[in-house]
Amino acid sequence: MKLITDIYLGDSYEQLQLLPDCSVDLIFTSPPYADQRKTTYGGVQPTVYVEWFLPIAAELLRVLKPSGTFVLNIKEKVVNGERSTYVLELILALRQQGWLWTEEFIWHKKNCYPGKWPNRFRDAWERLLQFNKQRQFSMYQEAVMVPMGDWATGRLKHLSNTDQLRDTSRVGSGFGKKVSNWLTRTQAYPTNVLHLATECSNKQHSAAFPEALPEWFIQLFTQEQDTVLDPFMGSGTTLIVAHRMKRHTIGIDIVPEYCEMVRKKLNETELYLI
Amino acid sequence: MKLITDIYLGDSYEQLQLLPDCSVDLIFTSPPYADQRKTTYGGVQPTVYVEWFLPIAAELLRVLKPSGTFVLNIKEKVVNGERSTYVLELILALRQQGWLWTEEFIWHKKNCYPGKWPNRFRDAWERLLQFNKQRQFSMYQEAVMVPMGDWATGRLKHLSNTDQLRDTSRVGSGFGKKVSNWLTRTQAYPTNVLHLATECSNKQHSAAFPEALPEWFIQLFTQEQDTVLDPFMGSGTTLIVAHRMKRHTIGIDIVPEYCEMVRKKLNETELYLI
DNA sequence: ACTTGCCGTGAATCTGATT
DNA sequence: GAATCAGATTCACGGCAAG
Repeated sequence: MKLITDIYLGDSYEQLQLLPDCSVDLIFTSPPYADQRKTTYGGVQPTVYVEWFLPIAAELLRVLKPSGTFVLNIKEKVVNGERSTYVLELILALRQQGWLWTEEFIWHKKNCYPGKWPNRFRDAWERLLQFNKQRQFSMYQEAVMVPMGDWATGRLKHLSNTDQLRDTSRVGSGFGKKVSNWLTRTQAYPTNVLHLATECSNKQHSAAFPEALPEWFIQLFTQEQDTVLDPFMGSGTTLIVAHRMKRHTIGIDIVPEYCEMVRKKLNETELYLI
Repeated sequence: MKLITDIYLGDSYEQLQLLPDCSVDLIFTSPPYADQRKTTYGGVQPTVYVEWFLPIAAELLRVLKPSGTFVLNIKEKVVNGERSTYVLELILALRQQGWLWTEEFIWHKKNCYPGKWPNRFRDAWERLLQFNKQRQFSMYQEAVMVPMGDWATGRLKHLSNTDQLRDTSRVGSGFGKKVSNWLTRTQAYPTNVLHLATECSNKQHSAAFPEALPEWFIQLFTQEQDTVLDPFMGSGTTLIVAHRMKRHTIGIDIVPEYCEMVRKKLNETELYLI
């Protein structure tokens, strides 16, 4: 089956209106952070950030399927020695708008930008805010399981007396319940902290995040043939990864060069896959 | 020189009023989270949490030196499938009160509580919110950079082979990046992400956080003979560590048993030092 | 002193039953 | 009914003891 890849050139709010209701399974995006990237996006001021974002979020709410998920990668910058509060205000405002603030994942940037400041350390993490329309949403946890820790090899191979006894003797939290479930277990569920390095390879167009970041969330929240939307496409990392993972993709960006570049990259991927 | 250790039994708000203005260099505390610790602290409801905390914060603002720092360890729990928003509201309210929200550190809990749920992963991080009275505050970065190998021996260094594997394999299909040298870099230049396990086993008294947590912030924000305050002392981890590090300490708790226990522990430390 | 292996337990969260 | 409770599910670190 052919994968659809739609790239819209233009303002996010306007272009989103072209999309039908309840048609997207996952929105994964990293919007321009306040007061950053002045040259390309005109630099949204922190003071008007929420006001600027809310109409867009309303459209996102409309196009997202009831079972879908919206993941927002964002981090407030330091202004005048203080962390800006626009992200906090945005979360509260989105809830007012009808979104459920389901979870906040932490992206730990393992090789964050080096440097030293007089009263501040290097910023090594970003927020990945998860919003949903409903308390029930699609989530494919098995797709992102990780190997168990080293401890498991020893402990599970040779279950001690206590581990087996706890099944009956201990009440409450513990390891002993349903020991049989564990014997064959080699993988564990991940946590809400993601350890990923930032990509520093492609200097041409610095992506906001490494491919592994959207990849993880696409694995978690979608299946093949689902639709992934990035309303602030930029260099198109989300789209390229999603397309490679056999998801339909929709991208929006106001910069013609980005749209053209992503189209070209997707074509290359297409050829590569064949 | 003799180190002063004051322990006040009683309500935080009331006891704080006994302290003079601008007399504390560092406030490091972990207040009862909303809806937690019901048996010992009565369980403050999320809806009234900000209201409850603000008068205490006003006193903290008064007793803190202009160059001092306030570090608040907190994390919102899940209510009805959503993260509570009272922490976000608290940050905004504290700024209204005059605090500067200088930084947000992340404590990555390496051994977080196990569990599996249909639409959520395990919660593996907590917030460490840094507030200040002024944009200029005391910070001794060298203290946590240089002697890091000393205080962190065996704590941060350990990273198993499987741990390295997990970070890359969790994203599957081969384009995960191999990064295994981040720990050594972390030790050379700290970031705002702290990797620590909770100390939960084989301890007489379970503390809310590991000793390494207050230790790191005490190193960073104070010098010997400075004064450290914990208005929600609990089992006294902050005080014991601070005292061991030759800081004057002030602790407040409403539970008589805790006050008595911490006094006893501090005496033991005293003897040990001699 | 250094490694190896055993094992206790934690600011969890959801579901369904019971006051 | 709303509010509370009990039950089930689930990892991984770090302290000890032993080699």
